[in-house]
Amino acid sequence: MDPAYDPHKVEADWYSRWESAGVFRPEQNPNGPPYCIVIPPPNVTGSLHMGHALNMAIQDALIRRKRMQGYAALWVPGTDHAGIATQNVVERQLAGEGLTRHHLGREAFIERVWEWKYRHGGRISEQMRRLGFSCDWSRERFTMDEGLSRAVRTVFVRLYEEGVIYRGRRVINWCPRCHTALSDIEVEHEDVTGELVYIEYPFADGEGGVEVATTRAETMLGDTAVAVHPDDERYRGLIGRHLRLPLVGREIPIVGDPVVDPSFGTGAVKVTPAHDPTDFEIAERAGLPAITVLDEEAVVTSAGGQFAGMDRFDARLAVKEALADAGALRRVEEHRHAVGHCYRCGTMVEPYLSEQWFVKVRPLVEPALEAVRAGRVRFVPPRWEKHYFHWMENLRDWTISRQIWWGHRIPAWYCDACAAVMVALEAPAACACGATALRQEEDVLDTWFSSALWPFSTLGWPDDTPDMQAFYPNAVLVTAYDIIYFWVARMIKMGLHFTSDVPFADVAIHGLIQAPDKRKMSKSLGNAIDPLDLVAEHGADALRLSLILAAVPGHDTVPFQFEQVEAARRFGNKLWNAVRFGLRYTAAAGVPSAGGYPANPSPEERWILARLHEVTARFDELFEEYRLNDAYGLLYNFAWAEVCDWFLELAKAPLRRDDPGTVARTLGVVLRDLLALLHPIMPFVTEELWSHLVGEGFAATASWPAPPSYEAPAGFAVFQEMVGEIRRFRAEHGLAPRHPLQVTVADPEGIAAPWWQGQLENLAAVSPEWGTPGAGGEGWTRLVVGPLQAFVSLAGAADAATERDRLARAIADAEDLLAGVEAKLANPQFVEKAPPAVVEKERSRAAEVAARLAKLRAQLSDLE
RNA sequence: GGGCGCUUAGCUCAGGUGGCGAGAGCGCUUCCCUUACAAGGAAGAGGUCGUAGGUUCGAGUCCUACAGCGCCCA
Repeated sequence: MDPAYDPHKVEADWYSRWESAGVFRPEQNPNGPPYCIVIPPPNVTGSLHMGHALNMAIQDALIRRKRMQGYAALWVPGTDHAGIATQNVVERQLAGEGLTRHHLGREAFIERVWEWKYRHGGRISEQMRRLGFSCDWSRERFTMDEGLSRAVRTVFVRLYEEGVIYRGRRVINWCPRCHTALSDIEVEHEDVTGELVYIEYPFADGEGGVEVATTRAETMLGDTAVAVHPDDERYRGLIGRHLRLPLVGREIPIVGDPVVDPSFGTGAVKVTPAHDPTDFEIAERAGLPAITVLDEEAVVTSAGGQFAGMDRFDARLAVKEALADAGALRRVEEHRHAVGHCYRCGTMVEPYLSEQWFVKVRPLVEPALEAVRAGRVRFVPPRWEKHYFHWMENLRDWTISRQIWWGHRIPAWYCDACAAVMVALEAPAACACGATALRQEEDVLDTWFSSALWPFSTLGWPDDTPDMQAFYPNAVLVTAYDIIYFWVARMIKMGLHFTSDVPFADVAIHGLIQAPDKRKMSKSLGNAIDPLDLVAEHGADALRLSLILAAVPGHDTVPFQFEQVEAARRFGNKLWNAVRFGLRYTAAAGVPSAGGYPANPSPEERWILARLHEVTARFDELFEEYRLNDAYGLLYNFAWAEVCDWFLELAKAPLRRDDPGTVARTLGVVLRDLLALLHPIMPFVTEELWSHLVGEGFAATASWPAPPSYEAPAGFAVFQEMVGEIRRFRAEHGLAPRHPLQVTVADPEGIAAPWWQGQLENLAAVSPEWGTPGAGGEGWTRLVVGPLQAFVSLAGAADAATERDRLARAIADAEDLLAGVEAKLANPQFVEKAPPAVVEKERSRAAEVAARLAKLRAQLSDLE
């Protein structure tokens, strides 16, 4: 083995070996209970970012551990077709050739997108392999696959037949750049400083008028009314009168409607039914017409008169100017408000009246709420349930049609002869009226419509496949909180509706990666870090471990620091060298792949074996609660601070002896179990080390460690403290670490055991005599370790003045501590009300500190 | 406007159900190239736990208010 850990060498070929051995397939454990995770499908246009790396590192840890525990563990990988994003990518490519999709026509364009998908769509899968994620690639899925498309059509047809899907003319969110409708959650709101424009609308019949306020002046061209609150004293008398719309000249009524907020602006609002969802509703109630004044490019239509042909922003300026000229512009105020932008391209969204397909959410919501309330779906951490409830309870119908080409084309056909609409799995041959000239709906479905089915469509639904039977419901969905609405909620709704079961039992929520500059990491902010760069520098294992350690469940952000990845790589090096050391002794001992714990371990071995048992048990508890950061933090510290810093050093003395006993075996099983426990998060290096240490099978398929319990030797902590005291004594006197010291240890309570002698020589470089040194304190000082005292000869070691300073500091520390503890014990309330165990602890601590203090004081006076 | 999260060592952060003599990584100081590892070891310095109240025998931990930062929704 190389003397240093090189992640590149280690990570070079394990993946293909695992894959070709079929390790990632659930068939690996054919008789194990099923455990399934489906990946939240990444966007096919995307490449792996830090968020994916974290999200998938969690999933891989869960899957690998379950696999080692004997489950038929299945992690289904795949991507979604990302309708708008992918179409945008290919359209940009076409634009480079001076073409638009319309030059190609629908069929050729879709051909082109598929071509793009075959050429570039596999990138993220390759990156996932590089990171070591153990998905079953034989079950990889894509939302546009034939099977998944059939699932989409099946769901659409059934919901249509149930009246849950309907077609309607509504004001929806429109992206003028992507030329498509968007659902409410695809609009990102951003606070901007805009302006509130006050306009005077004169009465059609006489003096005066009504002042209205708007942030979008250009929409006044499409006003068909002014609305006021029916109880508003200022305007109540005006309802029913008419106003003359400036610039346009149209006569419009004043109507009363309770949605109007009397405290906003002037309390009178202009009503533009074609360009505002609330206004559209007012118009429906009042029977007002809707006039479209902005087209799908957000350009003023001919209905806008003199402004026709102007872009919406130019029109805004021009309208204001014209209003000012006409004397109708009263004033302009600065105004902060939230403006919606397209989540795919950032363009300002325009409310737009159009014919769209919708999912009526009400019928789906109640069962989905109930499933969470009843605990059939459990959020971890639970506080996210509140978000889920809040969102679900305030849902508006979901706009599912998109005016793009790449996606699942809506399975609806129109008959030109009789205007019938047919919704079916396959194209109907003819209309009921006999006509055969049928047109399929041009629109496609929201990509998220297909990802809502992902937990079961990937397993073969609507067919009752063996995978459906075995792996549905899934065990858990792992996702960042920002996607609860996009995925989790819709998956639960669709899962319950179509499979009569929840799609997964747990929803494990993690945070979003925060860049070192403390902002959200994103490409557009320019602070994104490519995880593959980090892998190139420090290895996938280091990246994975560092992300897991940084991700605290329940926190919104996962703070990323380069130093963490470096530290994780150094941890890999530590493990590497621990195993390298162990191999010098354990190879002959032959560590089995499981079991093999020694029956008669030495005291030092019993200590580490006891710790191994405790740590493993605690690790499993934490892991089961999805507290992976705490679980792996525990292992990290155990491996470094206990196994390496203490046990490896303790092992050296016996290993040098002629009869080392079972220490090599203990070292072997401890290292082996450590490798197994760490494998789910550091698969490569642990697999490599396993091959050296165990030499048979894979760590990836090893059985999960269940080390037996041992009783640690009494007084081990006192021994450690003794070692520490002696080392500290040398450091404080400026002596070299192995500077010879003459030591006599008094052990009135008989805590020390025979094994101490050799280990004190080994770790503290002293060979103490046992007993009390000659009468008087002349030439000696002492270290107080619990009830033990180590008398150290000052001759040739330290000068009395330095030692007096050292003792004075130790005395001062002990005095402070004792004062605090005694103050507590002097309080009768404390003694009476605190749990007896706590009081007892304080009492023994007081006794211990007082005893130490007495000895230290005696020592100081001896020296004076 | 409503909701959520955060504020702990120089930096980045841990600290489930209150008992802490407050931890980690990085950085810093001193000593050590001791045949696993200098990507290391040993020893150490460094904190009135955002502010003000409250509950409690006891608050970093629970409650209230406030301040600052961030996010979500309207």
